[in-house]
Amino acid sequence: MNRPDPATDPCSLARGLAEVGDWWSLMIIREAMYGTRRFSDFQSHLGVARNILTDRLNKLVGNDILRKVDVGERGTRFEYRLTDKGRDLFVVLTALRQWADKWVFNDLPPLQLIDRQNGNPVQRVQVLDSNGNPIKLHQVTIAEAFINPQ
Amino acid sequence: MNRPDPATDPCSLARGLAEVGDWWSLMIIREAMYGTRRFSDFQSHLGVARNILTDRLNKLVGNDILRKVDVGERGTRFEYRLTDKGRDLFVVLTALRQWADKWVFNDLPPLQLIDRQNGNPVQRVQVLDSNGNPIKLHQVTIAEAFINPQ
DNA sequence: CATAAAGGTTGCTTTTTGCAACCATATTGC
DNA sequence: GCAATATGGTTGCAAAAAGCAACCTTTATG
Repeated sequence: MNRPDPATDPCSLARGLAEVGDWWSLMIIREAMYGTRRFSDFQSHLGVARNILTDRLNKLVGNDILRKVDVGERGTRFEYRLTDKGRDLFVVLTALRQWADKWVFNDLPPLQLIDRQNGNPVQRVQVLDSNGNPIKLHQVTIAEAFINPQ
Repeated sequence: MNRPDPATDPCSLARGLAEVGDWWSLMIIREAMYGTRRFSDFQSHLGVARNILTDRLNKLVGNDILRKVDVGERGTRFEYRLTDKGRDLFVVLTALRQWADKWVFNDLPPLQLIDRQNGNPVQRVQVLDSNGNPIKLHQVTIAEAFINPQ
């Protein structure tokens, strides 16, 4: 997690990756989305080394993806909770999950993401053009955004 | 990129991450989506160390995300091209790109993904429920998939 | 008052990166 | 036809990151 300087790279993807693009950060975010909030729970569920967990939690808090909340049981008990920014990664993780469902598990994943209300699986995430039609990689291009003067 | 054994973890997300969840792999895939195909072009565009590039390209080929094609200019000239599996990561990278557009660049990204046909930006990627309505993290749950006997 | 739990930190070892040099094959320039 | 250059690597070594176990501090708990 290194080359393009996160401070100067104009590519959003690179910037995004700089914040969440490593194994443990993403596993921590996944775990947080499952409801985990405590240091020791992240540690035992993920099996991550404690110093690495400390490091990643601090970075995620620093990037405003998690918030460290003192759940003051009269002192030092903390929770790490997703911020709106963190929760908004849901679509990213869902897209990756669905990709692996399809390509790694051949559409027969052991676990499935379902709507609590009716038990139905969610739809596959797609990229849509401005008319709402699915659009493919070769149909898009990357362009400098128009910057409004002032 | 280490803990949950990729061979046994039932979580698609973990399996997906095991294949593409590291900085260089993702940057290589991004670069491939921009049209880069040659070893030396990946190297110069990304600034990645050559041994690391070799390693990642081999892993991506091993995971069927890239295909190594001998573009036999009478010998040793190769191209690394996205497979369908690799191309299908478009939605994942787009979701992450849009996340960073919003949260890192505050909706004013320097670069934008646009539809070649009409120059319009693509829509924001969303998770939709079975009725086509946007669904949020707290509205879903993860469940063991029903496995059909036989 | 001793024991344990939560949330870390520290020191050390192992693994992974990054960097530069080197190498083989094939083409190009003269 | 021979030197120079490009492509696509490999190798060796140094630096950085990760993993592991032990330790520490503050609050509960028995």
